[in-house]
Parts: sequence; C-alpha cells; structure tokens
Amino acid sequence: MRLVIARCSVDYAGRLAAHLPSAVRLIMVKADGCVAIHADGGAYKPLNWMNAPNTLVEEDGRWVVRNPKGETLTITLEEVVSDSAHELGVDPGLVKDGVEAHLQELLAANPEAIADGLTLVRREFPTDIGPVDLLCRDADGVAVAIEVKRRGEIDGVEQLVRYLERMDRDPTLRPVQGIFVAQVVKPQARVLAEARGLRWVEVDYDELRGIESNELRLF
Amino acid sequence: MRLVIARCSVDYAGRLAAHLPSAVRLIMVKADGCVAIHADGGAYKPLNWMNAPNTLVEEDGRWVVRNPKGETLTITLEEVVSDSAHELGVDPGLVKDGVEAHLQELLAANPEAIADGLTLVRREFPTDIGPVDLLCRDADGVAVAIEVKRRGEIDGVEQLVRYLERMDRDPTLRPVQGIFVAQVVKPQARVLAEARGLRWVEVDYDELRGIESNELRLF
DNA sequence: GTGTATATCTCGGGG
DNA sequence: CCCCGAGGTATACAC
Repeated sequence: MRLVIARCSVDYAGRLAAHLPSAVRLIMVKADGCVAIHADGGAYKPLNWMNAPNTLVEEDGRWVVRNPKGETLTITLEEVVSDSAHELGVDPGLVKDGVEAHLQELLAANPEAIADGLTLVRREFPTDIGPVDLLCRDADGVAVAIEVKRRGEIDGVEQLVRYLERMDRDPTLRPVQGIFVAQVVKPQARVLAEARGLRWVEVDYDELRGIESNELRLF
Repeated sequence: MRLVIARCSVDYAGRLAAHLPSAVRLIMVKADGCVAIHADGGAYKPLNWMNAPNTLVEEDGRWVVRNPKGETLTITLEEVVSDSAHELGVDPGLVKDGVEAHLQELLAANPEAIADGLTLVRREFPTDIGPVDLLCRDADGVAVAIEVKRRGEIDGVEQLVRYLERMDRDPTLRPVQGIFVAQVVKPQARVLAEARGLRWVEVDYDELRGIESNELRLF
C-alpha cells in the first residue's frame, strides 16, 4: 500500500463528471491497483476513487487512472508532502454475525418460530420479479410467503406485497398468505402490513440461536 | 490525519458483531475523530470503521472507539510498523455534474424528449407524501406525472405509483397518467411498471445535453 | 430527530 | 456477464 500526502486537484470522468479543487489530501494506492483520495473527515467514503482493475500511468506531476469501462481519474499533483509504501499482505477478511442471511437460515431451520404449524417448502423461492426469502405451508396446506429483514421497514412490506401479487397468479400456490418477519418491525411498517392484509412477526435473534444450539445438542 | 500501519486485530460490536483476525493493516484517524481500517485491496470500503462523533481511548496496545449509540470498535495493536500525522486542512469539496437533478432539469426544458405533445406544468409538483419530479399535460390536456431516475429500478416505480394514487384524488388532475423515465430501465422495473399501467421511457443524457446546447445556440 | 431519496453507492450471489 | 438484493450502507435534505 502506497500512501501519498500531497496538494492536488482531481478530475473524475465516467458515470458522471466530478472535480476536486486544489487541496492537501491523502492518496491511497492499494496492492490491487485501486486508488482512493481521502480528505481529513468522514470515515467511510473517499472523495474520489477508482476500483480495480485499472491502469495507473504516472507522468510528471500527473497521474491518470483508467479502467476497462473507459472511466478516468486524473490527479494533478502540485506538491508532495509525503510518499511512503508498506507491504501489508493478504487480509484474512471479516467475520460477521447477525446479518439477514443468518437470520434467514435460522428461520428456515425453525419455521415454527414464525407461526405454529408452518413447514418450509423452500428458501429463495423464485418469482419473475425476484426471489421470496421463504415459501412455507401452514397446517392446512395454505401457501405462506415470508420476507425476512433485520429491520422491518416500509420497503420490506412493499417487497412482500409485490411477491404475493405475482405468486397469487400461480394456481398451484393460490391463495398465498404473507408474513413479514424482522427483529424489529417499525410502526409505519406495521400499519402498512396490516392495511395490506399481511401478518408481521418480531423474532429474537439470540433466542433463535438458542433453539438451534439446543437442537444440535439433542443429536 | 494520523496514519498507523500496524499488525492488529479488530472487533466491532454494535448493529452486528464483526471480528478481524490479526494482520497488518492501515488505521486512519481523521481530524473529526473518525476511524477507518483498510486492507491492501478494495478502494472504497474500509474493513471496519467508526464515524464521528466518537471518543477514542488509547490504552497500552489497545484502542477503544465508542460512539454515542454505544457501539464500540476495539483495535488490539500487536506491532506498530509506522505512525505518522499530517495537517490537511478543510477540503473545498466535490463539484459534480450528471446526477439526477441535472437530468430532471434537462427534461423539464425538453418534455418532448419523453413523449410527443407533452408540455410542462411544473417541476417538483407537491403531493402530501412528497414532490413528483415533473407534472406535464399531453396534447389532449391529460395530466401526466413523471418520475425521473438515473437508473430505473423497482423502487422508483413504486414511488411513482404512490404519487399517482394521491394525485388521482384531486379532481382538477384526475385522471393522471404516469411515465417512468430513466437512462436505463431495468427488466424488473419494466415488468412492474407495465403491470401498474405505467409507461416507461429511456432517455439519453448526452443527447439531451446536445438538444439543450443547440437551443441555446439558436437564441 | 425522524423519515425519505440518492449514490461514480459497494459488495456478493445466482443465473 | 448482467441482474438483483443487502448494507454496521453513508449522505443530504425536508418536515
């Protein structure tokens, strides 16, 4: 990783055109060739950047980074304050816990945690506008589509409504009920779900993990 | 801006739990106090971060960053390779061109680029759930609500549907038609738009800019 | 502060 | 390769 502190101006031409007037900034060039330009504020987002793969041409006081799509990042260096490089090696990467995918797995393994009598038909059931998280049947054999979110907000309810609309056209599924499942369902999402004739359920992530590990212990 | 290259492991506890095993990484501490941890690949996203405002407590070989929501980022330093700081000053910020607002301006000036016979009534026409990008009338005087997006996806169609629902209650507007306009309309958005009785149109940004500059030249 | 809409979103998965 | 959905999304802006 090469770190350059320099007074520079920057131009990006690609999906839009953007210009950074002259100022002192950090220019980061990583091992994969990608380039990011950071100001002294805002943790997350660089002011300007170019992802790998790309080619960096370093002329006199002027760097041009170009990617295969023809986008360019032009850095005009006026004064280099510092220029250093370090060997970092490959990163082992991030271990996450608590995201939606895991929640979906836990619920797929324990659909009764959502509602009594539910059994799983399949995960990621495909429709022509995208996959529904879980397709289940209730004790009477009625199809139940389930949308899982970490945080239950209004667009999640709308997503489920769209899926239900599509699935209700399928005579082997019709009538399809819907349940909106999240760790927390926001008030506006509750109102909308009820207005659309959907049920909503809050589930506890830690409790689900407990069920899971209990079941593992039994076998 | 302080730049530390160090072998470290990192733990985030907050909206989820995440762990980074030991490796050499860049730790960036900016003037506003925010912290980002970068590996040697991927331009945009840090492996881990904590936005301002927060408090950084630096103990022996261990940094704890805590924000007002109670989220914590714990950095365990095993070996510091480099530790430097630079004064960058306030950044003048980015100047952009080609975003949705500009596309909306161009279309407001040339509604015929969307459909023949359209004339503009007003931009940002207010409804009680938010403003519609453009309100037009067609050659027969029928009201046409237009939602403009750079990339036409399913959310944008839903947005337009919500506006139309509201506007159709207004007797001075009813019946209101809808057109979904974008540089690219994605397949799923097309399906949904058609299912909702909306038209969708793709427009070319550069071509619109051409029309604009031609008109300017005439006057 | 909450809610809403945008982003050169980024990133990962599936067809 | 495109398409789609999730994100500790972040960020800006209106109410």
